[in-house]
Amino acid sequence: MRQQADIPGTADQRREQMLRAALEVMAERGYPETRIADVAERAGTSPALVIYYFKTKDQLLTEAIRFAEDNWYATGTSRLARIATAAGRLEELVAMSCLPEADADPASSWVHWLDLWAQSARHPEVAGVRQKFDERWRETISSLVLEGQEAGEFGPVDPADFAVVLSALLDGLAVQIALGDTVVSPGRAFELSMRFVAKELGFDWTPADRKEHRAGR
Amino acid sequence: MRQQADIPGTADQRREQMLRAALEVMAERGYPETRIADVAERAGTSPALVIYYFKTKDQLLTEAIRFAEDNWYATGTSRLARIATAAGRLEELVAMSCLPEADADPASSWVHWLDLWAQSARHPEVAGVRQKFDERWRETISSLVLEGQEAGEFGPVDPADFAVVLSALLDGLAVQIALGDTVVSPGRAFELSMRFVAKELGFDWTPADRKEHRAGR
DNA sequence: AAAGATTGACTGAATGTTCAGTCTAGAAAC
DNA sequence: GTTTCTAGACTGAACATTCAGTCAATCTTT
Repeated sequence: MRQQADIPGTADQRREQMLRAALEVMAERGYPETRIADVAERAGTSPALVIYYFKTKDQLLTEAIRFAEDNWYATGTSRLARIATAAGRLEELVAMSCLPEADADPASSWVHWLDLWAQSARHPEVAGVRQKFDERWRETISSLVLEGQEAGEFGPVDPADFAVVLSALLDGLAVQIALGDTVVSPGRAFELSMRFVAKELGFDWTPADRKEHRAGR
Repeated sequence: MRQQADIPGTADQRREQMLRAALEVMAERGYPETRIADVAERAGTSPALVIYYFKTKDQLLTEAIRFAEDNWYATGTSRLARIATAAGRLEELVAMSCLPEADADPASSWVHWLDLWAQSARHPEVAGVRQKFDERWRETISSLVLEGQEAGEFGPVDPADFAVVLSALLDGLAVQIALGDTVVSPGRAFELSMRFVAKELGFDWTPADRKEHRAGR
């Protein structure tokens, strides 16, 4: 019978399989402690094959991070696109970074941010990924604000300033959530963020019962 | 038995020297990449001696982190104590976490936070240090708010909520500053934070020229 | 259509390096 | 003269990367 990797084995599938495996291991062990052997085992192959696909360990890990960020952002924006009001989209955006998702995608785990930041401090390659990602994120926020202002939903604030502040706030809360801070639960983080957003942009918001439809994990 | 009590403290000096060396190396290479040999070299001794003082590498690094946090917090609060108004103290607190200090203390480098967080995700020992530190920090903020409210300087807000939000905001901005984000300079971070604080607590604040008195040295 | 040639995917067994921690013994302090 | 402090040499394990091929397909040539 077919052993582990029965998949046709086309190169792209293999790569992705390895990237996912790498993300899983990274979430567990942290970026610098991730061993090629772990990734190989998780992907059901040998260390040699991992190196065969990604010339070096660093390349594997950097690519994995980029892969994760792109995925997260892509599913995020596609979800936003389905929401009618700017306020609703903003709420979804806040939820995305505060409330745990049910989909088990390891790529969306908060601890990845912590590793991403720590690695960015030393590795220019990773730093580039992060910078681009942050710019994209702030850009998303500020254009959302702009849309809301044009639609008359939001009051006048500087969209760029608001984007910097909100993204920083969400990052800071994400740290607490990622580390399981006893005081800052996801729900509380979400509510505090939304209170801030509503106050700053001048629209009404009351804690709805959105908690339930995203439990899990 | 070892008593460092009757020794003038050469042992303690050695320890501290090593802790400082460890912090320097950690800032450069990151927590998990810090080698005992590096620390020894930086401290002008041998790897064996480092192990002699700190049984293991982990112990050395954990202790170094605690040392840094305690120092940072101590010098911070002592500086706060010299300021008369609650608003002024709050401003100093914000400055502490946004504006670069001239004192060359490597312990106060922002990248340490990034490492601290990343390590906390995996190592309970480090997580404990961080949790305690964060609680202390939020406690500092919320009691500062309370003082200001009692003095009539601040409007009514929930001090605990405010502390969570402000500390998260400052953390998030610290990430950008630590990583040298092109969009979020220390000055801008400070100004945005203070605008948030003033608006939230209801007092007037205009960007003074505080930049200058924390330059050289 | 069979025999060979070519290539991409893959592997197990080295190889070589890097390090945390140990050992031994000498120097200094008391 | 015993205890504390210090360093140089060493050990053993962990680990990234290399190497020398195997295997199974597609493509060529006849």
